[in-house]
Amino acid sequence: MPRKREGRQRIEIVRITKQSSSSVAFSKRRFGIFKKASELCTLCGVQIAIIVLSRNRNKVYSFGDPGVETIVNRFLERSPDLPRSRTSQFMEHLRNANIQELYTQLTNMLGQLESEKDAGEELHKIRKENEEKYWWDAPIQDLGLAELEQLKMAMLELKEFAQKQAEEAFGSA
Amino acid sequence: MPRKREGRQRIEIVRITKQSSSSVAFSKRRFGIFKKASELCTLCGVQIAIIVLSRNRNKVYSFGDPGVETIVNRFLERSPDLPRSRTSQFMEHLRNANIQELYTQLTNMLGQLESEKDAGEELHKIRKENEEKYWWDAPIQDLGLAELEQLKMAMLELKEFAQKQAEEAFGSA
DNA sequence: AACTATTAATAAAG
DNA sequence: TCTTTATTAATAGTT
Repeated sequence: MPRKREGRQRIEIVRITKQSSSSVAFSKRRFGIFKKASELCTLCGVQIAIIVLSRNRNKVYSFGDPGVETIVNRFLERSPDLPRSRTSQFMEHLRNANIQELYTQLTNMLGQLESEKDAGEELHKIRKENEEKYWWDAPIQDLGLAELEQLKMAMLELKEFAQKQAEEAFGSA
Repeated sequence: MPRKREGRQRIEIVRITKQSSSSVAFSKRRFGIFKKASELCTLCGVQIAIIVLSRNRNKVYSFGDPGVETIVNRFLERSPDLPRSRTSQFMEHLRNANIQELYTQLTNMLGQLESEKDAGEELHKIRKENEEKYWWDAPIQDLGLAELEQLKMAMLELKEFAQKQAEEAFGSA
């Protein structure tokens, strides 16, 4: 009795080199995962976001119930079930503090950033004596060089963030 | 010959009301999806991020190859094949600009934020005349009230971001 | 958590 | 890319 046609074969989980086979497997399995995800949402009342970047990172496929951005935003806020992290302590600090005071303080920090950088690495030693404080409460003099560098990078992030927020608020500026 | 035990049964895709059954199904299927995702990453060389929020939104389960945040960030930057968005123009501007100049400028903007807020909504009208410029290049006087508000919010984000970056760089500060 | 009968997913071919 | 098999893989119900 001749086997009619080949059916499913076992495959090893290694990169599929042949381009056409890889594309076919990608389509089928992507669909399969999205389907499983939607079933899980319905069965258990949970929320799922899935983001898939194609091999060349030039295509994005996504699934989200109720929507990718909603879930992603919650994710980025950190898991609330973790023991209160230093980050959430910090956020609480922000919420409680007088905002005016906070950014007057920050503006001062920023103003001093460049000159402090020249002082060099030795600033690091000072930090040891201030471990009781959170570093964001410490005066700029107590910050290490790397933290100052991070602050500088953060400046760049800031403008990006502000621009994105403004676009959302206004449509296109 | 008596059937030994019940095997798998067909189920309808509707909410599982019984709490214990729902939890079991959630565990099994969550694992199944993550496994499928990791297989797809290997087989096709793609990148996948999955975020699952429990029914009460109090737990977060995630899968990410190479890492959830990496992929999420790329997702939030919008698909790069779109016609160059204002955001990416802005990022390019940042890369090309003299950093010192940029944040001197930004520091000035921040210093003027409070007083400008008092000027009120009429600032919005001015923006129309400056549509040639990107708003981040416009002097602070040309920004609308809502943009100033966004900038203020961004100040808060800045400190969070800087703190997170510093934690990553130093372990725990 | 482990077992197994059964359904569901899918590799290969048309 | 869509459909059809033949088979492997996932999992519902039970212990």
